Amino acid sequence: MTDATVPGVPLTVPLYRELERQMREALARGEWKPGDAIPAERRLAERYGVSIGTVRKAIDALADANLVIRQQGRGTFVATHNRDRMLFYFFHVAPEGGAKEYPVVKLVSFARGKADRVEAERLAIAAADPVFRMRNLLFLSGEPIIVDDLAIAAARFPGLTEKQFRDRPSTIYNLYQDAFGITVARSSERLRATVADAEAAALLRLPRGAPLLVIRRVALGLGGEPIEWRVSRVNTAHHEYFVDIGAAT
Amino acid sequence: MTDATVPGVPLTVPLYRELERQMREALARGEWKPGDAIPAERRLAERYGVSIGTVRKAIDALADANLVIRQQGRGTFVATHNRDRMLFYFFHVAPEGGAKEYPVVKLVSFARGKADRVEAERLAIAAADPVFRMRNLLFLSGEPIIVDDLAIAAARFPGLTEKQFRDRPSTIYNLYQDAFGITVARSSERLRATVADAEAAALLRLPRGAPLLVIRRVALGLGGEPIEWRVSRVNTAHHEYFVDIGAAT
DNA sequence: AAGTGGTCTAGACCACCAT
DNA sequence: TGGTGGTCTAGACCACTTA
Repeated sequence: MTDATVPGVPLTVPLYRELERQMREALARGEWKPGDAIPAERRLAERYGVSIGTVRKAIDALADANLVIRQQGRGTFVATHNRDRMLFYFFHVAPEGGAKEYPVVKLVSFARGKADRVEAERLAIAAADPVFRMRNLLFLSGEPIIVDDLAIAAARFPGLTEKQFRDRPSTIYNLYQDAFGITVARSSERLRATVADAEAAALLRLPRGAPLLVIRRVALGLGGEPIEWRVSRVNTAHHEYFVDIGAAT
Repeated sequence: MTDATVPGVPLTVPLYRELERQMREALARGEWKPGDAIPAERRLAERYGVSIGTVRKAIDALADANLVIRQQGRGTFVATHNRDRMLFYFFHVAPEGGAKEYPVVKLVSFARGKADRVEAERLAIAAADPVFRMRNLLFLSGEPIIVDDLAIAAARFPGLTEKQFRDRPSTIYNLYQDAFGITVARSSERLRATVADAEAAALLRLPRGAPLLVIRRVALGLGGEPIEWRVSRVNTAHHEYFVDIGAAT
């Protein structure tokens, strides 16, 4: 590998980037918890011995990454996994030409097991490490549209019970956050087309062999560590997966 | 509809936003052309009678939207549709678990016709207005993986010929930009699963009825006006469509 | 050495929210 | 009224590129 230097890109780390890194760590450590206000910009400037402008650039980056939310006159708050946020950032299926809609989630199965090869790799754990596996059926406008199979490392979610999952008041990511202090910060998705197997066909009330959109997703935490591995199968007969590129203001 | 005010969100338009808007217009007008350097920050500050910090915030926004590219020590340049940019921003298919790769594009057909209902709606033109239609076959690692059907309004591309399309030295978007001064700034994509019809099956060397990923894309210009309507059908047997959400730094 | 963008500062003032 | 984030300024200095 050549150690090429990209023209116009410096090598030193600016102060505001270092400050951003420290604040990310404070978030990952749980020093500032979801819903909390972080210290005022003037106080942070004092604490770190930098100017307010530098603090603002660091917070700007955190706000761009949706880790904190600024509110003029009130403060800057650590982002929480509420429904709207989930719908906006992590749920990309909508009716053909229609508006987003929050899915009704029905738990189909819940089990503890040993990680297979793929799960272990995606969750960065050892093969045969304990995992929880859940299957959910998601309804849009009353119709079953999506089958979600998800796996999480049992070690990250000590004491998780089926009841917790079934009775959760808000989204699944909200449960991770409230009950286990785990925040999903980003995700990486891969999509393919496939055909319905017998199980999926039955759940989605489709003929076997009907085309399905498959979404494989790894959800990552504040430090980039994998939290959840999810395989979604979507009936796209009347729904679409949408993605906007380069959208702005 | 209630005219709800969102807490913590002011109503006035800041100077740097207004400046950003003016600069976007200058780009859309072609006052600064792709590849050109825009005036130095200090000069822009003088011209508009604002401070450098304000100019920088405006340019920051344009750089975030990938409309300009900053290079320390050299200047700030209007973005061009080169291969790398295209690959990075507008091409989202890669081999399973592998690295991105630039597709080899083969023109299958080129024709002039009248816009059907869908084309007219997507391109924001009247039904039966003249359009150019192209079909391309895209190869990855020597295999035909994607069939692209695209439509553009003939009025926007006066004098476009099949030869131009066939002999273009770089990407299709680069042709739009160089020969017609049209820049694609963003795109909106909708994905579904379907099965191969006879035509697609033959081109992709698949059995009829094989599952295909369908991508419907509208490419938008600097002013948000629709430029191109494209339907891509992808054989995802060994390839994937990828999307990262909330990725940073 | 001259010119460019990048960082960082110090502070004034504004807009908004809670009390 | 006091505290918060948002805007805007003016300037020093640094990092990088080009000639």
